[in-house]
Amino acid sequence: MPVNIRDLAERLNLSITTVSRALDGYHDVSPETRRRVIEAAQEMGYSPSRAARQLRKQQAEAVGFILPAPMPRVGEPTSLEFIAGLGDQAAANNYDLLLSSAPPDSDEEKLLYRRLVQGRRVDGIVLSRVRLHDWRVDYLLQAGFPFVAAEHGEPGATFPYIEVDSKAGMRMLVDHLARQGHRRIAFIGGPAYLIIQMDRLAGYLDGIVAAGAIHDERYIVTGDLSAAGGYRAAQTLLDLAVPPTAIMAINDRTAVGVVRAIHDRKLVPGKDLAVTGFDGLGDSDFKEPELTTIDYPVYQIASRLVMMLLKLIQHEAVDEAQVVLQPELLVRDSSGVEQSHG
Amino acid sequence: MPVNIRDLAERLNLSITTVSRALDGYHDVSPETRRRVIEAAQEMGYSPSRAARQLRKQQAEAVGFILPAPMPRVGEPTSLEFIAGLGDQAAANNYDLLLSSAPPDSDEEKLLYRRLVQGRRVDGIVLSRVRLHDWRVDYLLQAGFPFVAAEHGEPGATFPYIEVDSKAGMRMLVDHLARQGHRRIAFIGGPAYLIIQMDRLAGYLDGIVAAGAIHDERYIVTGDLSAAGGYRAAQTLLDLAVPPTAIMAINDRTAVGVVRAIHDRKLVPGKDLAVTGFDGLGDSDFKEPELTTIDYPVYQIASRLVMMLLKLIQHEAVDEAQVVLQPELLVRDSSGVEQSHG
DNA sequence: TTGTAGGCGTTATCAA
DNA sequence: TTGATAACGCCTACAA
Repeated sequence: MPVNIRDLAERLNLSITTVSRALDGYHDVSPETRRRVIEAAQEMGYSPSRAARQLRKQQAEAVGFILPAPMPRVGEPTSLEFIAGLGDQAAANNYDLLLSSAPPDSDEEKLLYRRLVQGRRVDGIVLSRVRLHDWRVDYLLQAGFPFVAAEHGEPGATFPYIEVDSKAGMRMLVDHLARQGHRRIAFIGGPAYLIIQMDRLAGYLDGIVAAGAIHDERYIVTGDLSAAGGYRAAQTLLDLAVPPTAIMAINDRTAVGVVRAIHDRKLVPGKDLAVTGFDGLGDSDFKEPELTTIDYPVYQIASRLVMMLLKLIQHEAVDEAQVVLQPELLVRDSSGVEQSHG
Repeated sequence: MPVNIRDLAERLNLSITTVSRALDGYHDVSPETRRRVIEAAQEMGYSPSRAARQLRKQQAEAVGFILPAPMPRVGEPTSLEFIAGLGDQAAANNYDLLLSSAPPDSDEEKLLYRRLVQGRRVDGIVLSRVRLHDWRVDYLLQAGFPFVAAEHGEPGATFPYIEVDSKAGMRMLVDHLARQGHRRIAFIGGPAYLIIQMDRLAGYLDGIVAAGAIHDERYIVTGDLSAAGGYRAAQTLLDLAVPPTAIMAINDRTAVGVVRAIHDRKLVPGKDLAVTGFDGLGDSDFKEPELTTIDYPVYQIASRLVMMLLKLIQHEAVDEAQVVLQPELLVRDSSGVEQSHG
């Protein structure tokens, strides 16, 4: 039913070949012909069939991203900004973005990745929430399939990525809290299998040592990157015989839960207890109180990741394949420093 | 490079036809042959080429969704839950989800939709944030292209959708506030071109009249569905000579901004001033204080929308094409009613 | 129950 | 500068 290249060619009394080349901007077609072709294409609403083009070119002209979503309705730890960044950059290059979601390490996840790769539905994949012993990394590397990630992998696994230095960021936050006089600083992390957990915990520990603050295993608890997880973890900390005076969360979502828990105890976050976040791929929005955190340019990173991926796909040289951005500390109300609002 | 159906057929000493039918579950193939084929397919990691299949079947086996994102980094008013719902349901049916983002009514948006439709990249489209005089609706209807929406259209435009009754929801909220003794109840809406703005404003006005509360044009202001917009709009309201005692927001994000504004005036939301939200396609997460709002089963709606769309695509009968869910009121701290936290 | 053959709409090679 | 032709990988009517 939709108009195809033959309809167009017949109407113009030209060969299919010529029409195809005129539209793809080849040089060996007369300006006049090109003009006519383009005009007619517009008029008839012609747009090449994706499938036919893909089949012929052996290229999907699409990239894939699978949301690592622990549960359908539970805090997916990826932000819309990230997705928008991927989508926009893909679209800008006339690529599609294919999206699914699956719980980390589930059979479903394996199925989805295999479908993308083996069905050649996409030419490349974007990974986020990289894990220790990440089967996705192994699989893609072994298959020689192009991919980029939002974090580095475990030592040994080398692949292209763009990230903000988690370890350094955490150290900056600890340092900031220590300067406020805090010595009992707790950390609420995420699942142990996450690279960001490894890094941020390491940064926390480094910071504690450097600041000469108290190192106590009881001050290190586990959440799940969600606000609900942060809420529960904060309860545990507040129930300690000697509770911390500052709570650092692995990400902003967790911190939101912490703030809630503090409120529920009739305490004031930022006054009775300092709270910090870390704005990984979680969303950044108005928080109450405003959260002291590390800035994370999610949209830009997503956008750059796609650019990188496209270069990889097109076998162009990628000048910088491992990008580590320096963290930027955002000091706000939640760490007890008075701020004025704009 | 990837294994195709011919490789598989050769290895098995079977014809391509037989292999194809064995995998597609046709009945006219012997159980033994089927077993061998499936086994070999698994072993060789065969998965049919998407493009070839699409071309042959004249079906993209994909659905599209374009995020209506006012700005890259500014409060995209659609939640991940919605996207996850679309993606999961699509994947469950072996369909892909194609995703992009574009500002409402922009040239970019037009380009993206046209690409999807004319390039036959998808078989159907999911619309959200339906607008008055929505060119997308006109375009898709006129093109006879299958689509479903997350809200009804303007009177006259009939197409399949699933929504929570906005008008009724707002009336419930107003009623709730009136019962708390509020008479000066304000409303912060969104862009006038949105159907949800029309509906929720109408529900607000109905509720005000029904409750005999004060109807004052100054109590009706405009935001942009984002927390930042809510913050600004709330400032305007709080600056009034006679400010309202309750502020209703068109969505939860806006309400978050309102809460912040109230805090910044050293007032306590839920005590000095009641606040309500409305959880449309915005995200639901821990808010502080917990927001009195209308529940919106975003994930389920997204999921059902895809099911509906697939039926449409496959020309199956859709039993209910216009689904209006009854709103559920969630009363929490922000409207001044004491709650106990679990 | 299995195989042969044609064609989906492009792009690319080669010849005119 | 333009045109005829083949091929991408799959599905399916039809034949065996």
